[in-house]
Amino acid sequence: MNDKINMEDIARALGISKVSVSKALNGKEGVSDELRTKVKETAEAMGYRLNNSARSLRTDRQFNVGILISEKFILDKEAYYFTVCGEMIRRLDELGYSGIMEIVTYQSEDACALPRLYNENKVDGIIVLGQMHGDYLRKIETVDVPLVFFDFYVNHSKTDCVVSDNFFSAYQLTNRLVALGHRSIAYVGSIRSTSSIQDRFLGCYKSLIENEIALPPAHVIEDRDDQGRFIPLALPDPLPSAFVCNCDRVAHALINQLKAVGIDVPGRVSVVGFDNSIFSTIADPQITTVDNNVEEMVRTCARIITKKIGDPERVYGRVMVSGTIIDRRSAQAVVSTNP
Amino acid sequence: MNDKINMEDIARALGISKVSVSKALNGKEGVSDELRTKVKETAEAMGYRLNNSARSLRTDRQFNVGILISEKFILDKEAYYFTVCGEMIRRLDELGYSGIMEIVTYQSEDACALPRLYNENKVDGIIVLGQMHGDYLRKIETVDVPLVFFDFYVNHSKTDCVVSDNFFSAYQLTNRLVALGHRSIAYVGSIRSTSSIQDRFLGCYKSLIENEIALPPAHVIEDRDDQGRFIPLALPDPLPSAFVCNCDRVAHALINQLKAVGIDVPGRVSVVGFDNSIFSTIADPQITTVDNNVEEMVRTCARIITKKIGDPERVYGRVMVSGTIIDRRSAQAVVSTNP
DNA sequence: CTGAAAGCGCTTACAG
DNA sequence: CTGAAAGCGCTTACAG
Repeated sequence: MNDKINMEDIARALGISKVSVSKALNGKEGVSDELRTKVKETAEAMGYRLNNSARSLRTDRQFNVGILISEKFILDKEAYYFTVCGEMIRRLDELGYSGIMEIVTYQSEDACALPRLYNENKVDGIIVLGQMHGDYLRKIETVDVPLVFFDFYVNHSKTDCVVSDNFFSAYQLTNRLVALGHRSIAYVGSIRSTSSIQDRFLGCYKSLIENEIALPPAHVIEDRDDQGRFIPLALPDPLPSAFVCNCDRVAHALINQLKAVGIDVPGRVSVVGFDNSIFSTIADPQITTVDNNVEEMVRTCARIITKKIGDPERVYGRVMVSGTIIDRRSAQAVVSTNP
Repeated sequence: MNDKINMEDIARALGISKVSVSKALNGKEGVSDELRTKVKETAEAMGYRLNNSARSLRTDRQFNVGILISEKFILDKEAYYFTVCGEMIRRLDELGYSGIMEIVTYQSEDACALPRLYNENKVDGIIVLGQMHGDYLRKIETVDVPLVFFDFYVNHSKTDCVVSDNFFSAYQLTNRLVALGHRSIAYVGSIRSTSSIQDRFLGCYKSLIENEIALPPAHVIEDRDDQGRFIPLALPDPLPSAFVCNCDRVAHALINQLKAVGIDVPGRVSVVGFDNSIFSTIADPQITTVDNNVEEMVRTCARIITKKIGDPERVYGRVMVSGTIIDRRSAQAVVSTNP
């Protein structure tokens, strides 16, 4: 636009130099309060807008953060990571950054192709939302801007990440069942499938060990195949009095499966889930679950990436955010076996 | 980074000028095929990445499109516009643009404050996702970059927009109910709240008029307050035999409200919704609804904004995308009133 | 087909 | 407290 005005225009209008304008507008030292105020007012009045490209070219800072989401997470219409991404962008905004999301297509992920926003130097840092192929992650770790993984971690990788404290949450959730009198507890989830499922299992197992509760093999129940597709659940016989499910979705499916064979939940069997997702509230009974405090995770992640942009040497490691147990009706005190 | 390489470096390595490098890399004329190939190979080998800021400063084009979402649409965890935004970003990417989403806070919307991505000249064009305050929209129409409204329009405004053909879809949906024998039909939605709600109402009303079905005032039911927050629904007495809801979410709430007072859906009352959202499938019974063909709307919108960036004089007006009725179990033939 | 020069709008040393 | 000068990495118009 030819009528776009720049710092030079403001300087001319005020009879000063553009250096002073720059300092005044950016809160830098070296300009009197009086002049600063006048510059700001004039800028406002003239409708001045910062040229971010010019600043970026000079400072090598874009004030943009890239957010990567694998296409595989968004097949689903109500993709969870879109919501997370929205939250993230809002938090980044509060810290003075714009968020630029990019979908990593299957093709790019397979080819380990770096995202456009990196190839075109549009961002000062990158957040990866959700686990991706190991090869792709190894490639993305070669970027020369700060990087944070969100909601997953990679063994042996030094990249900072923000994850929910699955282990501890599962431990507490299982303790809750024990406190309710349960002594026969099964875990539902394919423990080699993802780090979350595995960590939640281990937290559950810790509680069982501490409480001297046996865990027969039949009490670890597969819920999905190699491709991550859900499979029918093999219910142990005899039934345990409680199930710890690795996610609400499976807890919901389990409740329906139990109800279908006439088993009352929570009357005869208690079921708890994870994630506080929509499945926990559409189930009947509503499911006692763990809220992962995604908001807190997002806030933490936004803070970390911006700090790292300011000081790339900073290392945060694996940052854990605690979950909160949400008590609902699907878990109750164990019923006496002697009526 | 001090080891970041630029066009000059490539030029030096090849013993040519950076002008030729620029032309070769950008597919511009004035360089032999042979040299072009060599330049591209060298750039690749040296790990060259375009400095978008430098290009932008020179060309006044960022290859970024801003996407604005009002905070009021995202209170909800499963916010629909996040999904749309994700789709939009993917389409923009195919066209060579990055999408930068920005949440417009209540505060900014009230204050009619232009978004950061515009104030800092980060984008070549702006898409507004979903209706916002009239004052805010009037303000946003003053921007000096191409602008497209998505999923709503403003009366008397000349801004291009992409909308679903709400009027016609609602008309067809209501016709469907009439064909099922319904003669007492209510509409659920605050008709002054958004243009979608209003147009869906009018389409519904057109069908009622054509079929000589009366619409008493109690048959137009408010579902949200001035702030867009949902409110309890005032059910008419006597009940109509069918409800046309302005969205699945409200249809879902209505079904639950009806069930809570012992009214069978669809046995006694039919309910239809709009949007084919998750609420239409988690409801019991699943909801007959309209799929707005959001994917097509998004594709169209991405195409329009990028075309307009290339040629700001282009005018598209109100672009309508047709919806498709999805038949499910919540709407059935009216039951005989004489048992 | 190739390249020297100018300039986009800032910010950062530096000098006064 | 204030400003003149240099330069970030590109692209464009122009000259050869």
